[in-house]
Amino acid sequence: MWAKLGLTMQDQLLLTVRKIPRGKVATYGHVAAAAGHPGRARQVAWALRAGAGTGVPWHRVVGSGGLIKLRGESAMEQRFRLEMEGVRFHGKRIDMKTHECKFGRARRRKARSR
DNA sequence: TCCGTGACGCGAT
DNA sequence: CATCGCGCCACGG
Repeated sequence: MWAKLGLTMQDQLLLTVRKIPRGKVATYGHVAAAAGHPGRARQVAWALRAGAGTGVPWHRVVGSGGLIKLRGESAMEQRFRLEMEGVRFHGKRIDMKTHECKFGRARRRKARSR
């Protein structure tokens, strides 16, 4: 259906990321699943890079377990931004128990056409 | 078209 | 907790 709307998977993923409310975070895997692409966590990361600078709340996407998967300064910026929104860290990981964003039931894709 | 490269995830070691 | 291997996939060379 998204595809029918002329949206690429990248747009679908980015759109899902935009839904993450302030003070909440979602994992790459969950974003992919919520967008209807279970198992495409990698593409989420790719989409995020591609959509950088387009106003996407990229900092709200973290790795499973609430771990920041960026490196170097980007990682610090992400952590800083999250803390700014009130996200609490337990050492190196985020308290997913209270900050993980729950998406509505992901719509299923009929098939991974190719 | 084949191949290496990742902001990934998960189970096994 | 740190690594490795494997599955997954869009992209660029």
